[in-house]
Amino acid sequence: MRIATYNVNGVNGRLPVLLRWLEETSPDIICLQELKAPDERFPAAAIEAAGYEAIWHGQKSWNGVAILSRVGTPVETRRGLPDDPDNTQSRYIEAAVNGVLVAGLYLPNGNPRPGPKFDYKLRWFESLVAHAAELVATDMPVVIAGDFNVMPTDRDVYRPERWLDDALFAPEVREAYARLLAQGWTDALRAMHPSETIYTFWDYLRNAYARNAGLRIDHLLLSPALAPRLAAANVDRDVRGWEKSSDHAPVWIELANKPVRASRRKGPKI
DNA sequence: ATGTCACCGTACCGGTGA
Repeated sequence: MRIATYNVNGVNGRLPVLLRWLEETSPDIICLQELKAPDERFPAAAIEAAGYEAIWHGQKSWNGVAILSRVGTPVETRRGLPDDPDNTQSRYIEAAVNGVLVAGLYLPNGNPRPGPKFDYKLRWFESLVAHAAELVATDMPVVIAGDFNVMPTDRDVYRPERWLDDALFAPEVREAYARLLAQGWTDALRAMHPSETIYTFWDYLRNAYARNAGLRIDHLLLSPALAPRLAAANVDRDVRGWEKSSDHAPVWIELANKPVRASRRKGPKI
């Protein structure tokens, strides 16, 4: 089973690209972020015609998250985090799909730092850490997927020294991500490619994609019950080069039906 | 600051967020 995450940067403006990618790669479950559309403008008919059932949590202009599935109806378990610091921003949706609990999120960007947006990012992250602790305690197979707006380590940034003061790479934010992983989550991309340079985002500015001036900010985290089934993980990098592309590329994991990997040892691996 | 892109309002561009 293939589970993907894709920050589409506008689900209606991106619809041709999204449908082409679905057609070419047929992921089973997809978490979408940055719909930038209210609920009534989610392109449900086109997505259904592509073979997917969907649930979505939209918002006018900004944010917005969705879960798509072609392997059974997503049964929604929650929208918004418990203790969400601002429930007008649509950033979290969660559903049981085909035996896996799937959480899709769009973590606040947080720039400029310092400032109220950065404070909101840290508060939102703490709500996520608290909820993730409850999820991991259930021993369920869980994947938390989405745009975390965090580069976890130096290896995940093309020029780390230039990003130290940015809200996507600030020490407090990386520390929150590390605390999340320390609960027992596996960063699937990094687990499958321990020392590779992997990016999931390239800015529209300054020819970033052609220069491979990228960031790894889209992540799929696997609960201990799910991590042994991780068989493959990668980025559909070429999609970023398509006409009218998002500034993010889709990221995906492949889960086997039975364990294929040793269980993860104690301690964060990022 | 630069640069690019998508959204909205009331709109044929400027403001905002990323």
